[in-house]
Amino acid sequence: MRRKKPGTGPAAGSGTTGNREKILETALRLFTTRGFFGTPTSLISKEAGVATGTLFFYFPTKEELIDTLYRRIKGEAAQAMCRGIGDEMAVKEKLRRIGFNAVEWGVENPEKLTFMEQFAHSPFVSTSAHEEGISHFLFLEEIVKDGIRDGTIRNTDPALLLCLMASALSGLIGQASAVRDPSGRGEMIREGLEFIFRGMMP
Amino acid sequence: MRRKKPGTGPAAGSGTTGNREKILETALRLFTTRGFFGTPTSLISKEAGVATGTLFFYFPTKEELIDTLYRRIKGEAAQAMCRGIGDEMAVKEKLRRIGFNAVEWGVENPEKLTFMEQFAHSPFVSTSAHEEGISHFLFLEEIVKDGIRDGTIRNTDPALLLCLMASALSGLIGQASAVRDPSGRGEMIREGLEFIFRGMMP
Amino acid sequence: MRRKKPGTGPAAGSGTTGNREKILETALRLFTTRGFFGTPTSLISKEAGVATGTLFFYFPTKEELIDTLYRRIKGEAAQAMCRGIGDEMAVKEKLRRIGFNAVEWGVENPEKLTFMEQFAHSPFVSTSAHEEGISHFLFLEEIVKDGIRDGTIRNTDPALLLCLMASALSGLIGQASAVRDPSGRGEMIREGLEFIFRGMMP
Amino acid sequence: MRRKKPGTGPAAGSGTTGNREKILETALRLFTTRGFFGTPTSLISKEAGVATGTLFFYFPTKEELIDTLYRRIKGEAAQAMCRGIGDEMAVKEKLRRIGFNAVEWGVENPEKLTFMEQFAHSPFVSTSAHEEGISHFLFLEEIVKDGIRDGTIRNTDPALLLCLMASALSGLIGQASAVRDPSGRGEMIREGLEFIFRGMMP
DNA sequence: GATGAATGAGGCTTCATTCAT
DNA sequence: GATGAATGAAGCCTCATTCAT
Repeated sequence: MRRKKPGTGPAAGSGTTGNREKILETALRLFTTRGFFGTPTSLISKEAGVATGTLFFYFPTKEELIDTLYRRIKGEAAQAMCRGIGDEMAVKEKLRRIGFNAVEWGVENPEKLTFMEQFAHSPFVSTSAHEEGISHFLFLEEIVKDGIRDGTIRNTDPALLLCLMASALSGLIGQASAVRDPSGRGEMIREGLEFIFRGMMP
Repeated sequence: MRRKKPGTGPAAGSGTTGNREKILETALRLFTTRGFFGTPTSLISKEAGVATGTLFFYFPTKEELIDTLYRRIKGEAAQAMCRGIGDEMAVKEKLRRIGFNAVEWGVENPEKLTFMEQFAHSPFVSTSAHEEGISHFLFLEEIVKDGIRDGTIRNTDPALLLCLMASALSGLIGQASAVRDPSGRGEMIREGLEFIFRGMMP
Repeated sequence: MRRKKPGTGPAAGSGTTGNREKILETALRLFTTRGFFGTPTSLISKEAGVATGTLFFYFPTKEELIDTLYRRIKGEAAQAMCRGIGDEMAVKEKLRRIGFNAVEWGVENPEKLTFMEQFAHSPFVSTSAHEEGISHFLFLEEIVKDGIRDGTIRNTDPALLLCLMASALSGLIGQASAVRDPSGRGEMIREGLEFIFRGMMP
Repeated sequence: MRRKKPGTGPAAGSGTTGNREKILETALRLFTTRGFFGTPTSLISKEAGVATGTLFFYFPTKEELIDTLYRRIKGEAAQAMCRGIGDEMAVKEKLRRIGFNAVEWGVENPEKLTFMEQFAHSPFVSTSAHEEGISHFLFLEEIVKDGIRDGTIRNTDPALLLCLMASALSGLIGQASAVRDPSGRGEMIREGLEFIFRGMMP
């Protein structure tokens, strides 16, 4: 019934742009500010500067889009936390480093952090993506267990300890992000980590 | 002569006015499981066993409904935390009591807790409701300040301390809820609170 | 995010109209002229004079709409074919009557006939609707078997006979409908039925 | 320096130009199974193993593609029906031969038959293609007229006779195709043609 | 107070078609 | 000739809200 017309072809000046990336960046920003259902795909494509169809060319579903984002960010976060960790380091040292890494990454990537927290238990993210995400953080449990074995950490359920540490870190990042003055922020981070380590030690 | 018969009047056995409450209960359950955009008002009214129009009679807007829920639950939570607190008690004692109260309430009201956490920063809840919610917890800051003054608590930014405590409590509740055995759960709660108090003490 | 507005309520002068019926009528007309995919639900509702949402209030799916139509028309057709048939009649008489009934109904309900033919093997109509439709015509097989038993009909696979009869009738209706002059049409019908009965007799 | 590499040129082992044919074959299969609107051009090109653009190189429009298919198949069918017909043959003999040819072709080319029936009255096929298709079958009318003149065929409207014959043949093919056993099928075909010829004779 | 049919903007997704490479 | 990313109108369906009864 329709009679010719659609498909204007590649946008006039579209050059060699990374449309896929533009979409992911835009989606991250919008999802964190407005939530999953709060951000229409049409808004994402508009703000990314592409046509509606383009979004669905790269991500067949809105869910697929958020999934990709989730996997990517979770992996990035895990990698950031490991920075500078060596096998030879003492447990205490490792934890301190991880704590700093976590806070630093969180403060510098507030959108990504919010995204992770917001969709950590979300049904919009596929189970497989969730599992993949969790797997990246399994190494933490090993460290805690090592700590308990060598007496650096109070003998307690490692899962509980990890969970308390994670929640406290998340709270700390939130507070620290609100402080714009670098030295003040540094001080706050030190205090926050102190809180956490005292809680874990014997 | 008329063919249709809309408005059959009050449902036969509808009591006198459980409707408002039924709607609130149902909304709580659905909002926590499916999110704000994920739960149509039509679903709420259906599951509550009332007509679509009835919901809008009590709550002119979906936002108004969630607002009411938020205010009510936040107030309830604050009240629960204060249970058994007396002016004469020592700061340490107060905090211990508050901690227990919080965990107990959270474990026993998982839906309400989830709701609070989920909509704590949500744009669907009005600013005024958020402010009202916060006001209920201001008394905590006073207690922490008292503790710092009398040396019970390490001298640190009270806001940070409060935030760390809150996040850790939230994490603890999550873990504790997963334990079905009462004595195991009790042990876990004790350990979790220990973590928090060690973190705060000098 | 949206802030009030939708739902103008029942259309000002909508009286007590049978919207459901209007939708079904319109859908029949459009489906036969333009096919299933060729008729947007938006067109149906527009031509029926209702809002898009109204259509989906009565028929949750486009498929459900066509299904309802199919069941209804198939039943109507079956009933029309039986008109005036009595148990005491001879097979020959029954068949003649059925033939006339079929052609008459087909000529007078061209849209419904087209619809039936068009969607007889269509995947858009549910299997259950197809089965229901077939069940209405099972009585024909009995008549043919009776005819074979008593020698009125040539001893041949009844299914084949039925199928040939049905196809020929369908062709006949098509030709007859094109003739506007009643007596010419009558003559044609008589000839067409003659064709069919000669083919079946021993 | 460029990042993307669209248009990799002819696929490595793509022969010289089976593409046009591959597209036609695939389109036939898909159109008959899924209908016109039910088969996206993207699916056709994918299943044919060519790029989306390639399809539009050969057929500027989806309509043009179906048109080509229609003309080709209709011509093929007409040719098949004439096989073995000679001017010297008697009308009766000609008709018998045509009947056999038709059934044989239909049974052996179910997809093409379905296609023809499905799009015989379809608006997606251009009027000119329809006219061309009809013209191929005009010779049939002559044969029937000859038969009426020489008394082989009952004196009846030739158009009606043709139409009845065509519909019955179509029904017969459907039934016969369902029979897998060759001798059983042969028997059925004989009976079906018998039905048709009895109907036509004086 | 209660009902539920009616509304229509808006959401997600599909798809014929184009064109730079 | 061939490729496939890009386009955007259009399709199906959802849902907050209204109002006559």
